[in-house]
Amino acid sequence: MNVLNISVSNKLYNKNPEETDLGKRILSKSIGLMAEMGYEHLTFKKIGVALESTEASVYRYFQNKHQLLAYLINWYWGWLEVKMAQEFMMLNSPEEKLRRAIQLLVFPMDKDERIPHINEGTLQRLVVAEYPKIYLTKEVDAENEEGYFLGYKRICDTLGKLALQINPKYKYPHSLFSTVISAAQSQQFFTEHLPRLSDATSGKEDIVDFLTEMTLNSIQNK
Amino acid sequence: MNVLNISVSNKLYNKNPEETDLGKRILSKSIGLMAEMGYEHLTFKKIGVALESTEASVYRYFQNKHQLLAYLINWYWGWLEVKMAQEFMMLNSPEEKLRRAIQLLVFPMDKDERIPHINEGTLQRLVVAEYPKIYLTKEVDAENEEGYFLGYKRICDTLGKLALQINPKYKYPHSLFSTVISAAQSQQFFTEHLPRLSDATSGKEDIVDFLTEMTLNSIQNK
DNA sequence: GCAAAAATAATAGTAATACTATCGTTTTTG
DNA sequence: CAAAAACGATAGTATTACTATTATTTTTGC
Repeated sequence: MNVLNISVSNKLYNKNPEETDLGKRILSKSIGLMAEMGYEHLTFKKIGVALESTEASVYRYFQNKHQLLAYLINWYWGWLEVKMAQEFMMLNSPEEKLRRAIQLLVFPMDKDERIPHINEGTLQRLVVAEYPKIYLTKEVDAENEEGYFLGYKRICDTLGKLALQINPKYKYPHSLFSTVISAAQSQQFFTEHLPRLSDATSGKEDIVDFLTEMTLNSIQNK
Repeated sequence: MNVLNISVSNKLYNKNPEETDLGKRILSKSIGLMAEMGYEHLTFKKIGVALESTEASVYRYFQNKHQLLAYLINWYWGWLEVKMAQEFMMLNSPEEKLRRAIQLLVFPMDKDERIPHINEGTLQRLVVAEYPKIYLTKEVDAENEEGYFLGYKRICDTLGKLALQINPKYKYPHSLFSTVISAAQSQQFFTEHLPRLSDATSGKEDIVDFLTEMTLNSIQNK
């Protein structure tokens, strides 16, 4: 059993992968393979082979590749929420907390030794490259009811409440943070692959600075 | 021949669909089918059947479904660029132009009678639902060189230059408008499917207001 | 108005994918 | 230690994403 467990809705798996050794190996290997070859090119067959196990065994844990991706991304948001809560304890003003939250969204995180089967850095790269694929489908409404997007929503709510502490009259806290979180991912992707869509030259610091300015200027509204 | 032709890189098709009757019918039907059933569920077989033609005929125009989507999305950005240029002629200040640009991104557009084979409203819904899928792939760098993302980049550049007219010292014009354009799409999607991720209650006006505030506050920077 | 060229329709076929099902063996657990 | 659960091995199916071939229709240049 892990010292730290990130909870993910039980609609996101067939059989809880955190409960068995094979399950954890599936998570670990899936993150690596998906980050390396991309969601489209990954198959359960390949995961099975890489684990020296079988396709059928992977299907015992996840109904399909889409559910696996949704699991991993929800795990990431859950984990980020834990990190934010930890960090916020040390900080006193909502503005400091928002600044720190944006850094956590952009900078790669340190390895947490309590969770040896998850490589957080690789998982973060995976989220940057794949996260809109979990909601941009025709099944979004059904999956929303199953809790596929709870992690994302909870982080938006948390940050939105900090914004309201700074300016209780701010009208768009949810829109702002779904935009900021989304931009945190896409600016990382653009900096690497489509640089004409960003202005980040010195890397992640620029992204953090851009997002922080945009966030605080929006909330304070002149 | 059309009165108005939107130009799209010739790397985005096998055979130019604007040049033949079947080609235009493929565009028209693809937009409808993809908007209705979603990118993942669409196949060239289904397009062929819907046209009372064949799968092989569709392959003569597009190498695969991904290229077809990239074509349609580039067509959309090209067309939006034309619309913006038209509208900007009537407007005098960069701020007015930016306000109008944001409206064009969010509100459905009127049917242009010069282009009978494209349903702009349906195409816009398609872009909202599918656009990040053209760059979130492992082939992004190769496709970038083929000009798959030129339409998007050009709009970002144009709007970025308007921002610099308002404040020549603004540091992040490209990041800001890739974020705003992306948010214009995703806020529409969230309002409909994941309402906890937005604050839009009275519909598209709220989205426009949120984006306009965010944009102008960012550019003016206190 | 006709021959050549181009475009299309019809059909077949292949490799890969996304599963589902069955069954024997190993491991866990009460 | 018996029952249950998990796992590995294997097989099989429907669909997808193409490629190839050939016959027919349409277009075009002279």
